[in-house]
Amino acid sequence: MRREAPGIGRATVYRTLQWMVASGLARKVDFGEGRARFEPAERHPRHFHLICTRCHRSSEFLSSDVEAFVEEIAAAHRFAATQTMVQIHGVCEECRTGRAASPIDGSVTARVFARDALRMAIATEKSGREFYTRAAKITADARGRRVFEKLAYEEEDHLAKLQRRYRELVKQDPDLESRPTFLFFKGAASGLFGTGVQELHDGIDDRQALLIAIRCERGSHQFFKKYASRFEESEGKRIFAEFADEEREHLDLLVREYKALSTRPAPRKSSR
Amino acid sequence: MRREAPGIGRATVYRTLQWMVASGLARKVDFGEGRARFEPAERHPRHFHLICTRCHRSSEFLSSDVEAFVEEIAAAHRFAATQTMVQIHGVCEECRTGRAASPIDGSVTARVFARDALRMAIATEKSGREFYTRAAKITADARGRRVFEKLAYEEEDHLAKLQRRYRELVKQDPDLESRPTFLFFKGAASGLFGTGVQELHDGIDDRQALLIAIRCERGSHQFFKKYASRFEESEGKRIFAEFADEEREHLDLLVREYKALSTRPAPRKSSR
DNA sequence: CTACCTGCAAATGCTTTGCAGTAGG
DNA sequence: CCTACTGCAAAGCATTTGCAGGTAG
Repeated sequence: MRREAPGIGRATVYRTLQWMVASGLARKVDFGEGRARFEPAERHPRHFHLICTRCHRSSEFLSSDVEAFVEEIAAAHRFAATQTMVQIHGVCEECRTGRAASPIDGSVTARVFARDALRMAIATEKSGREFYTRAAKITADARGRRVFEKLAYEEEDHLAKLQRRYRELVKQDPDLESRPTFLFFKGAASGLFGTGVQELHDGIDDRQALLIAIRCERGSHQFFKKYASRFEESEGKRIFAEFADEEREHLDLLVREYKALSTRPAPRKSSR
Repeated sequence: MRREAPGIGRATVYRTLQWMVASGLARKVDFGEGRARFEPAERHPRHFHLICTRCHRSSEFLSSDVEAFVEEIAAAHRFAATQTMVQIHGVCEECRTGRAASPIDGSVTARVFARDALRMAIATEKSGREFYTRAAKITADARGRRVFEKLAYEEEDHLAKLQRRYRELVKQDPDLESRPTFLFFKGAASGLFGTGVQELHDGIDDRQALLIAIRCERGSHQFFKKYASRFEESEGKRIFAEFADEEREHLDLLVREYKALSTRPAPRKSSR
């Protein structure tokens, strides 16, 4: 402000910042320097910081894994958490190597977010495909097999779509793929269908496979829905929301199928 | 200070605190209230806080999972991290329910820490036992089988010792088991031998099983050694250090065995 | 004309510093 | 007598508040 409008007084700046925080436009962050910093509150409500002690700039990241841990920890201490902050203090690459990283503005952040949302969706889709392919193989009942095959095909189809979308996104920004991860989701990716795939190992019956599939799809749907709800309107948010819807459709199909299986006179262990 | 020695001035207090931080006796923590707080720097160098916004008290916890994530994130951003802080702000159980939790002093913290170190060791020991039992079953070569059986037996033996030690610890403090977790290690517990157990599923040969065992024991040894190094002298630290040593012995045995296997004329796929 | 907003200056609260006095070896 | 430490008071710093003026509808 001092540079662009020297007439503006401190008090006005502080008052405006207070108002911006109160109205949700900005967020106050404290890096322990004895003064406050403010950042735009757009996008993700919970995010974490990497803070360079040399150049005093900070970059953000988001991690469903860390969030999950924080929830676990709060639950273990019977603590009603309202806000979580994670700060990693250190020296950034630029300050260490001297060479300037590619600049980051709002549009880049939006694209990086979309990229990571797509990566997350693709990873889930892949393990979903593996799950259904495997399930189709070990299913004895013909109707159940057809359902799993259909779902495996759909996952394959969605996967191709997502990958196309990913490629188009990368085309817009050649540096996109080399930019650091913004959204970490390792645990989520392996946790949704990953555990399901493992459970398929031991020869189980169709009904159990269906139940595992339902659990996986429900988990996946809820995860993406929850994540989608946390963001402001953006490409990334849309990716999450669309993906949540697709999982929802699969879930409905599976539930219908499970009901059908329950009413049908079950063919007892037809070919195990 | 005002209560216990009213003559002491602010400046002396601040100067002493500065000196304590500089000499490593205390640690400065900032909960974003516009002033600093100080805590004893004993025990763990990296720990995280649960901060009650109602009563302004804070409790600590430690999580190898969060630490691992932080390392991953820092690596992805090519960021040289020096310090990490995790703060969960919210309302503690006591403030929500009104009922006082059992009081916490230094000796309690030490016991809770020892309890969690033992839990961690026990969990690792259990999955180690599972690993070696399974490995012994699927090993074709007689000598290799004996090695795995011996190790399975040793894990069983250590496990019994650890459990005895755990029971003795609990005897000292009846509330001990109900106290909230201080040391979170979910990922570590399933990550060390857990992945090894999974890899044993698909029929593999003895040499591979041995290599997996070596990888697991080395990971486990390094993990406990690293953790042990982070703490001040305490029961918990001793548990970590002793456990690291045991894993080290197993590791040496496995490596010797692997070398022996490599020099012997390997019996080609004896009974697969 | 009436809200509301603005800048100035002063105040607040935590923390640090300058300086003179003091205790201990 | 010298060194190191202490308390007091004052200064610094980020932030907030009181107040008098100004501006837009």
